Amino acid sequence: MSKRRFLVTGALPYSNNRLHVGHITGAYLPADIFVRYLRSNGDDVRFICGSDDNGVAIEISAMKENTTPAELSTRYHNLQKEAFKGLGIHFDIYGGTHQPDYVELHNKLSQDFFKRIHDNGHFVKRTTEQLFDPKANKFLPDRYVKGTCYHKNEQGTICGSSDATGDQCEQCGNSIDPLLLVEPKSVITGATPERRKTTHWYLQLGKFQGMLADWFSLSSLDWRPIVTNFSLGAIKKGLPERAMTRDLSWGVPVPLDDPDAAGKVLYVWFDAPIGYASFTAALCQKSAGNWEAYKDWWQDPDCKIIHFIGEDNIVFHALIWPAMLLGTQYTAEEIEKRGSAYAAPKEKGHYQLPSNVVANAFLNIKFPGKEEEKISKSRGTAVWIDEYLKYLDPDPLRYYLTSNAPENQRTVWSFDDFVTKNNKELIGSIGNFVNRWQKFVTEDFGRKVPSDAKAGELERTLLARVRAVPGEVGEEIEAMRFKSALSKIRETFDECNRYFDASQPWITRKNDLEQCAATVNTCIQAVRTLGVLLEPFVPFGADKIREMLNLPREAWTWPRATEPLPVGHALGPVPEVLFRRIELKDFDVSAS
RNA sequence: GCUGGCGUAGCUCAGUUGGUUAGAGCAUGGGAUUCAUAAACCCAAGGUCACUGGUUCGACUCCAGUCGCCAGCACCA
Repeated sequence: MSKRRFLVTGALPYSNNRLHVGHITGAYLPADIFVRYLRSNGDDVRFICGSDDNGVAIEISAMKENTTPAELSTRYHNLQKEAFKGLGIHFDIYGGTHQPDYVELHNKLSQDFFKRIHDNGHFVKRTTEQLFDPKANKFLPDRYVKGTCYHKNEQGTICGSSDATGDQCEQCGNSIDPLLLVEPKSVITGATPERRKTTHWYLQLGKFQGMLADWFSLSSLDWRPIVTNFSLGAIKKGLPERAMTRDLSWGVPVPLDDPDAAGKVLYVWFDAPIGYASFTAALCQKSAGNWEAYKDWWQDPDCKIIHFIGEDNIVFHALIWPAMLLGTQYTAEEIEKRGSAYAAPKEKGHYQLPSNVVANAFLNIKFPGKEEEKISKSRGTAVWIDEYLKYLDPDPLRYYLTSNAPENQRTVWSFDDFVTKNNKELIGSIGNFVNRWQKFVTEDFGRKVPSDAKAGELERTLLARVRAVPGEVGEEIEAMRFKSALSKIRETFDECNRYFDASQPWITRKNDLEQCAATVNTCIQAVRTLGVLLEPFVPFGADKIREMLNLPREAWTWPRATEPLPVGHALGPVPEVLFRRIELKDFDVSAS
């Protein structure tokens, strides 16, 4: 089989906060599992991520912390990078849209994108009135205005809630036009905003919807329903135009000669996904001295591009980003002429659309004695990765977040459940099976793979079963069903434990050492296979298994997982425990 | 309000084109065992698959409606 090529991306984390378990289970862990599997399988893959450093929210966060956007974003960029590293999530490159080493290339690519889409006639320039904070010298996006709600209820009385923000009134539930708010105030400075005219460039998304719908019908059959339902629903409603520029100083400058473009930057969601490409370019520059080689990944019909994201990013990755990519290829007239027929570019020179956009739903959280609630940074209802890693190992978290992943619908993090899954499944089933025959192989067989001369029906049945699992698990992973993949592995460990109990080596060791040898041999063969399969999910524990089996890394691959270990092969030393027990009190649960 | 999603054992979740007695783990009760991080193994109990109606030889699975919960509703990311 020739090597397949994949470019896998993890959603760019916004660099104004630390990472919590919701981020990890939403995008990065499934992406890492997928990438580790592909690597193990021998495929050619690049794993791209980095921080999203632009946008108004970072500018305002910096203002509140009395620092600069550059300092703030770099600080969080580094914290996030450390958190990923601690969890064993290894990107080929971790860039940043405004980090010193990446910003130049990122700005260039983003501006090229914008110009091409502009020259292809997909923007409409439009002037509107927006609220402006004269003290902060800033236009105010929705959330940064508060005021009194102007909505009338059925009885004709005014809602009058003084807590309405520029996008929604919590009290009456209606959405708000910030220009109509009574007594508006800037959230940043408290100043009374004034109306000012401003000009922006609006991407005509509606023009792309036929082509996007066609693309969906061709490509999205095996995508997750939360992605396709959302996207097709939005297309059906009609895609509205969206401004792709902002009145800000922090970001990618708008690359037009137009005086109206002066002092404006690209909308953060315009340049963020381009970060995937610009970081790929940075990687190519680093590894081969040729940044333009990023096209070998992005414009190659044989390379599959796969985006892993949280559900809040679906609209950007499944609709706007593909529209942008199409906008670089076709002029507005060409799209008019082609109608809705989508065809992937067959040769290099044009961007390929993503092969899959893999989204997870949200992870809610339940603290002991409290109701289930959303993970919230501001309320402190989160489990932060850097905090977690101070006390506990990465594998239990990876295990729990995968086995309880919100693949199709929202799920709940519970501390009890985390502890139980670790102690009963990860340790009780998996760790236990790797551990429970160590005494025999050490005391009776000198830590060498013993003879399987007396292997019988039980042994053959078990190994046949075990050796079928890599194919099954691989299929599940390729279908993005990580939860199911992991549970297949765990079920196989359960079968191994049943086999061990049925074989009773602790008895045969006293009266039939040959039989005992066959049992231990079978256990070793099973662990040799299953250990490889564990690697994408719990890489730290899997590596301990590999060392215990005394196997080099090149033998630790998916295709070689079913290779038997020869009789007489010397094992490594007895491993320290693979996974440690966890008690609920190990957790500092007083998060709020 | 509009749009979409969800509602399966005490708990957390599966259920892949509608088809024989609806699954797993945990928790519970009983048994058996000792190699193992008091782990593993066997058995039992536990669900009118939110409710109502429809389509069908047959529906948890398709359709309609009702109730409940959640999300999005655009220049926030």
